[in-house]
Amino acid sequence: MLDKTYSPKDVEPRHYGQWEGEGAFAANTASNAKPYTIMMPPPNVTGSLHMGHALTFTLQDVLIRYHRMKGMDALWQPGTDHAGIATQMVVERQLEGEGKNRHDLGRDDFIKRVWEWKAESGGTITRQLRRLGASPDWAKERFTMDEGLSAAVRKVFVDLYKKNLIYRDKRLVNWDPKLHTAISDLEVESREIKGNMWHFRYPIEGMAGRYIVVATTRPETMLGDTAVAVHPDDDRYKDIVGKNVILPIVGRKIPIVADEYSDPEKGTGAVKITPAHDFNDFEVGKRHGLPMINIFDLNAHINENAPEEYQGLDRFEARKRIVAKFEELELLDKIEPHTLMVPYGDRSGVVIEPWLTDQWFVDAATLAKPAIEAVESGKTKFVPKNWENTYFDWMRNIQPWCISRQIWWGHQVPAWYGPDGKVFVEMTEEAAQEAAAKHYGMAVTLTRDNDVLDTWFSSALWPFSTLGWPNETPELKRYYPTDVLVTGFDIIFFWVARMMMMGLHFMGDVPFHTIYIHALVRDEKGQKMSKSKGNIIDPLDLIEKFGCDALRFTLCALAAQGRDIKLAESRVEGYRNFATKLWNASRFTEMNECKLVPGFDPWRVELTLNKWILAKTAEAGDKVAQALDAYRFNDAANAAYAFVWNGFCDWFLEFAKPVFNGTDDKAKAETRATTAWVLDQILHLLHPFMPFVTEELWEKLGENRAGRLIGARWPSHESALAAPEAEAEMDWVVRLISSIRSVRSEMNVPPAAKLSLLLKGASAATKQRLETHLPLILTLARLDSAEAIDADAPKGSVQVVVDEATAILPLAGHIDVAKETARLQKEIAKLADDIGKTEKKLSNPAFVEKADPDVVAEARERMNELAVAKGKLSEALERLKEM
RNA sequence: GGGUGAUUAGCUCAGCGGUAGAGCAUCUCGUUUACACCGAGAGGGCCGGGGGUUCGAACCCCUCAUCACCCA
Repeated sequence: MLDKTYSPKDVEPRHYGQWEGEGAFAANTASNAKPYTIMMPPPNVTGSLHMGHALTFTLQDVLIRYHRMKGMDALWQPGTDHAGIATQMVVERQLEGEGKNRHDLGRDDFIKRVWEWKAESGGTITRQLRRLGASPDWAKERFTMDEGLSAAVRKVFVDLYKKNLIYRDKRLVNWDPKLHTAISDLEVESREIKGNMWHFRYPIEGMAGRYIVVATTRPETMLGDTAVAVHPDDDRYKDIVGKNVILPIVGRKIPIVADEYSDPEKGTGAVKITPAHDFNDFEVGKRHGLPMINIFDLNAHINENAPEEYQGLDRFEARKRIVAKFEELELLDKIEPHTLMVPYGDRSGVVIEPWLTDQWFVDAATLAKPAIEAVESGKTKFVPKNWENTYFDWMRNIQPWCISRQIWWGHQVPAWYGPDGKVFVEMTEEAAQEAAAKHYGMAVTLTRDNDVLDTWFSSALWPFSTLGWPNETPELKRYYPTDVLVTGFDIIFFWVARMMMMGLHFMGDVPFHTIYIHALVRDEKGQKMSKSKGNIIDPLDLIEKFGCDALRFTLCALAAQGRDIKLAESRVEGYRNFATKLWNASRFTEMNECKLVPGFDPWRVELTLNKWILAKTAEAGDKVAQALDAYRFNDAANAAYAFVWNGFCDWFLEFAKPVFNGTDDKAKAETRATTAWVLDQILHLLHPFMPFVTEELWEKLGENRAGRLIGARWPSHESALAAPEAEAEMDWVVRLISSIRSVRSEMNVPPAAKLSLLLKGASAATKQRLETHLPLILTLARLDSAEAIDADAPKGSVQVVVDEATAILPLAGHIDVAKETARLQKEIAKLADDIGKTEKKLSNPAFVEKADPDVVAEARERMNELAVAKGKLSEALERLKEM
């Protein structure tokens, strides 16, 4: 016997342990089944489960469980990434606690410390994934710093280098002055800051008293100015283009150049050009062959290229001094408040400095071409489709990808330098030595490049490196390309685009056919969850409180395409109630001895009631499957919810009660068997969403089952169980009962009062239905009798129209004439309104002529039905007046 | 400044050419032995404004407004 209440806390860990122990999550490379593969976006090894994870991994798990149940060889490939900067920061903080820094340890010992940290604390996120019920093939778990994946990284680097798709260059990069490393454009976050626009007067050489006014948001960079630019068509400055200005403070002579970058509408129309410290100025500088003067060191302090009195100053201190100096020199024209976007490092939180350094770059533009084509041609599809635009926009304007980082934790660049600086890029040091020996004609000492690669460089290889590439493993052959990538839009650039590029280049095929982009989870007010706002909802708290199934079901039910998810705890509570409902319904079937009958054949069922619920079950299964096939998780969850709660519990089980309590043993047996079978189907349908409660019920309700629900087959009956006649019949019963209940409630008839029903004007078929389902109708409508009559309604009765018939409830004594009159008048008015609308439509010749004939016929039919109903209600009203 | 999306019941959202829907919340009733984490019933909407296309628009097109996000 099932316990009175369902307790997720006891059940969930037990089933998870059993599934994992039995290998229920494992793919089977040797099987004949069609493979179905999802690459899990590897969470950071430093990470812990947040709501975004909970959503993405729930959706992936639903897909994997569903396809596994469909008999496919499902591989959900798990793993974590080494999160270069984040992880290094964690370990450095640890060292800081010991009063040390990484330089005290040295590179090798520091790396050792990171591995130690990983062994101890790196498993948090994967443990939490288990708590969420995720079912990836844990035996295949990978880490981006694993030996195999590292070899893949080296091979990719070497291959791309040798094809000139990776190169070393001196360019402006986003420099993080706190972390002392370059970071990629994507790791820079623009924040709107209220600052100033400073207008400086630069004196023009040889034109005493004449100045050109330039506006800047960053006064300190003037120390590195190498030109002033004006628009070529700007008449104000035509006469001075080609002349020089004398850069104040510095005293350098710099030219006034004409360049379209300068916007005549903005500010004074003249801009200072600092090619070494601004991306736009860098381009201008290149066009005009300007010198690039770097004025910052790696801390963004002023360096030796600036006048001595400013050297060593922090950039913000330098700004103050420079502005003060301009004022002193009477060259400060004005200061205007100005709102601007300032780049911040997303890890360090400090202002990022465009800085000129030597870095490694990937020629992303070349690699992007096939990746763009693959989406254009539909080889890879985005769901929802509109994300393709985001992808195209970025890919078509893609910049060289800076992949080197000046940190220690990560894949060290496989490049070695000879004594003269000549670079040798090879898989191993030995190979580099060999190449160097060949080049120099003798053995030389090589120095390895200190930089490591961007973490995303290794994650870009994830779809094939995890499968064993560059080795030609059976897994690689079988599971690549994968089926679907499930991820948030925030990493389309970081990760999706780069996997597309690398996959196409190294595997010659797209890494996945479908990219499902889901929404962001926000709080109930629609705000992004963040630590600083303190509005974070911890998924583990919700699991603790309501059970994992409830959280999973909530996330699915809210995961509508193209819309963010606003999560309120009350929703989770509601779906916890749903799990409880399922549990209680199961208890009810158990108490009524509804046992699965071996060999039960749903096609042979005789009772209308049973035919009806079987047809509804098949319909619900199809709806759920179709919705999942279209990545419409909310539709799938809602279809299952509505069927189970409204269809099965509210109606079918209520209908079954009179049968179970009745005396017809044959009907009882068939209904019990049907009930058990339908509930079993329900457990299948809900399993991808609510794996725990369904597995528990499957175990408790079945006897001697082979296997477990996780490995059971997804039901597929399609139209085989369709029973339109049974559905029409039962739908009528539902309508009749609902009408009676409604009228009872409106007339304030006490629930305990049993009434007699008279059905006037019923067709032969309806009379038959009434007789067939009499016990149900009596019980659920709380009647003590019901019969068809031909005579008029007795005085003092309430009447309600159900299809062609009028249901009459003699209520003398109970009835409030005024109230009943009002009710009928309201009904009639509503019908009259509908009739008016339909009539108008039908009397329009253009409608009858041009509209689809089916639509016209439908309107006519509706018109008749409305008119009949109105007639009956008017009659009822007349009779009421006679009283 | 460019782009994308949103605007439908008090709230959160489905619906995306042919009779306006769900969940939650609200109100009324209920000790019917599965379930009060429940049951029955009810109320509640110029589908953001304005134009247009169409026999017909919440839905398609244009425009305006407001909000959100992404990219400069």
